[in-house]
Amino acid sequence: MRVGSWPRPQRWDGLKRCDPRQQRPLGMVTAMPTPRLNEKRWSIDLEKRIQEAHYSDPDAYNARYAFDPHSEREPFVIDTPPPYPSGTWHIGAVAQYSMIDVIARSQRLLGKEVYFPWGVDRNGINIEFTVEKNTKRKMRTYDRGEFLELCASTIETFTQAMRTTAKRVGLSCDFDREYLTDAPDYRSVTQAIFIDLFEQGDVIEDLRPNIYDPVEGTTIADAEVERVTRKTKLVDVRWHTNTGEEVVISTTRPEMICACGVVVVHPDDDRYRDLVGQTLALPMPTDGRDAMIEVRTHPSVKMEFGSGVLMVCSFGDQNDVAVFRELGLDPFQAIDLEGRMTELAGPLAGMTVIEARKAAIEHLEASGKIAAVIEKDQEVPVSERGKNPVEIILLKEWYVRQTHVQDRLRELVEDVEFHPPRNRQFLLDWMDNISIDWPISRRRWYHTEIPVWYADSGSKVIVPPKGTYVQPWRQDPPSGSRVLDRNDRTFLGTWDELASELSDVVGEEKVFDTWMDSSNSNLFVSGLLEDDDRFERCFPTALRPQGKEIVRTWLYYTMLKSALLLDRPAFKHVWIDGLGMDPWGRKMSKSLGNGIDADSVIECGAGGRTGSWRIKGPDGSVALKANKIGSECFRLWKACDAQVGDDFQINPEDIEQKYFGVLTKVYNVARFASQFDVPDDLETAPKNLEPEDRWILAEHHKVMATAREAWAALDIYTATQALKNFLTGVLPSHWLEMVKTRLYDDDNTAAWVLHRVVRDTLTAFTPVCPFFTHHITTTVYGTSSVDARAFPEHIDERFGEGQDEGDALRQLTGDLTAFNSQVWSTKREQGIALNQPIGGMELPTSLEAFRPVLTSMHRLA
RNA sequence: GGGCCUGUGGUCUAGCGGCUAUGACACCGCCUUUACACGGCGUUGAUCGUGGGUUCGAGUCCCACCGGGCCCA
Repeated sequence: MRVGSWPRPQRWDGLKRCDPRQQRPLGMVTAMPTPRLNEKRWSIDLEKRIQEAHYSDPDAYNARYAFDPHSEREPFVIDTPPPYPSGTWHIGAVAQYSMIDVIARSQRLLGKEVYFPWGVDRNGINIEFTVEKNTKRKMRTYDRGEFLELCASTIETFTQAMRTTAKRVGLSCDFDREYLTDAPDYRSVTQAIFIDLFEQGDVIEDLRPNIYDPVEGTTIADAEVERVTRKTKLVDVRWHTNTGEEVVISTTRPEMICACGVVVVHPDDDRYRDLVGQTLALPMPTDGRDAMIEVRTHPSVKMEFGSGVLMVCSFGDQNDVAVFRELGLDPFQAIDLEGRMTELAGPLAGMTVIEARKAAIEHLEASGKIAAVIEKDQEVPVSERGKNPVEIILLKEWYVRQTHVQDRLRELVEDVEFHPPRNRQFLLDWMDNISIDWPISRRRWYHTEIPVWYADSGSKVIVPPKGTYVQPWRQDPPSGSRVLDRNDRTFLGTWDELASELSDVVGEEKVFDTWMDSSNSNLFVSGLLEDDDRFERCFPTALRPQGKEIVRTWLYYTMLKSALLLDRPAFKHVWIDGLGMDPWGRKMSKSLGNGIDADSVIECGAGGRTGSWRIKGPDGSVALKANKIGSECFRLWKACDAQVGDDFQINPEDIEQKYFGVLTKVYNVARFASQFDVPDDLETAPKNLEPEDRWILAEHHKVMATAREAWAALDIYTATQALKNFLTGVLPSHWLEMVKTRLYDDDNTAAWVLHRVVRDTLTAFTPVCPFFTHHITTTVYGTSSVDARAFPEHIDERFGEGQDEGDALRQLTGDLTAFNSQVWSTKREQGIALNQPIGGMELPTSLEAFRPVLTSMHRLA
């Protein structure tokens, strides 16, 4: 037996001389040689063993996958989406992440120095909510420092679970360089960028109407508002002009009458032509304001809605904000930061908005001013995180200016390559709707602090030196801080010089919107503020992979930041994938009960445990079952089943049924190959190639060219399809059958072609199934395909596309496969076993060169 | 209500104005063949969501409608 001798050719030759099969007559059956791949089949347990070995040795792991900033290779930095640890990792996100890994591995295979960072997004209101829920105490009842520690320790446990899943799906991240967005190094970058933007005038402070969540006590941005349908009372209120004329105005917010600044009608509305210019008395008592207001016109009024007359309050909704701005009105403050009515509301003062609405209706009812009340479905704006109805309140907040750079940003977006190209539209559409600046300050705690102190009655601001993480709510400005004029940002002197002269120094208590952190991720991973030389080589960041649902936030804000700070596009490529859906194409959600746990799919088949899922479908609950999936099959499925950008349906039954067989097949091809000795020199092609060898090399050449191009173009689907089809189709079904006899007869040329083709194809396939190919290539060839840092060279350019010989050979593929099929089919019809002779088969003239091999293969008589 | 995507055999999918619409899985039939029955071979199976239009010619371009998705009001 030849086992165990490889790779030493001397011993191999010796054993070969003893091989009894050399003398066997044609057609005689001898014992099968032992394959070097000794596991009978690919299994999830085998996969796990390989994987554990892969991750258990940190030095070996880092040698393979860690980023070397000083490498001579072209850098390829991936701005991985830092996942937010919340306990469970959505299977769609895990699938998407595994595809980012495919891109990382394929770029390494093409010779790039890949930085595939592992970052975790840990700032934000979600973890605050989790802690509040776990301890049944609201944030503001805690000491601030104590609350932060609770958040930090809670999120760390979630983070651990996520790291485990990341490794189980085979991610080749640089785990040693893990970054956490709540760590001082990351937060100091956010703070430094804020200071830069402030000094260059792109961050400003202003008193503006802001969307405010009164329950959580914080401002939020446009992008964080969502809408829910709720029942609301639409109240028709009788108003009266100073001449005693009655006007009915419909409103869902009678409590806001006290903040009414104007009543408007549509300029084309003939019914109210006489009303315009008159004054109306507010139908509710107020305190501290003029009770009369004017009637004017505005085109935003819907004539057919209610009576066609609209009261405009500061601020009932976004339209009110726009009308106030356009008509130049002074706003009223009707709601305070606790969500209660101010003194302006007279008798309603101190009530919550909901209480005030009820009281207002009662009051109007009692004074006979209600004409009608209708129950109506209304879309109510609520905060995305807290699901609380939001209010619009005048507040002094920090903003990133964005309306002034939209034209430039549009130019920069042009320089970014989108995958798929159509998804660029999501970004452009969102940009079309940008009309106000981005409010970035939040009244929460577990976020990056705004790095500012105020002094001298708030007329000056103090900012820390760049690279220092500060918490102004509990510390003084550090040495090296600078003092600036709060209004015009002029430099007044250093903190160290001026500290003794400045009075009432107060630290800012507010924090940043978490998107202020997230939108720096590309700058952070590219080395901004850490290594200028590296940043120069790595920026614009090579790739931003992400889901399409966060284009308006993460992608937009990142593009904005890089534009404001550097006037450059943030990325070279943006890869925007679709979303993971349930087996019926619906979004997975807790309320629908149609979610599938990622770990249950990846672990399916491990230790003999099968998987079963009960999922609520449109027509009742459905049970799904699978025996074995694992990470390799899961990745193969995602790579093959849908093109980038398309939403993909996740059905574990389908994944196993369609793709586990592919692994089995490829494994068996490799296992078959592994019984034949690997020639010493796989680089130099033998001179005596047979026609069938030249043919498969031509087919192989084309597949490899397709794969290389597709990997370079970040086209996972095309690369994987090409490789999979070759490995499971023409190679085993036709070529292997043709050369089996030669292989058993120890034909070195056939063995050379077999091993070279299998090794190279598996190498090109490695990004999709890294552990599978790693196992095969290390066992059979002594080197791991995951370590390949150059795409396999073509065997002979004469087999290439556009070359006479290659094209001519590939032209024969149709005839060749058709002839084989015809023989197999005829034998089947005539009841002839495949290994028995058959007569009367007509060989097409194009295949004349293949007559000897086909005659022997089919035993043509 | 608006914008942008999307709709191809039972299921998933290719297709980018031109012979008879690609492939996979499932189904059905046949086959133990010195890798693989978790395999091989061979059949069935699609009025390309619906209805109009442009064109010599439409799955492909345009319009409307219907279903799904994302985003927004």
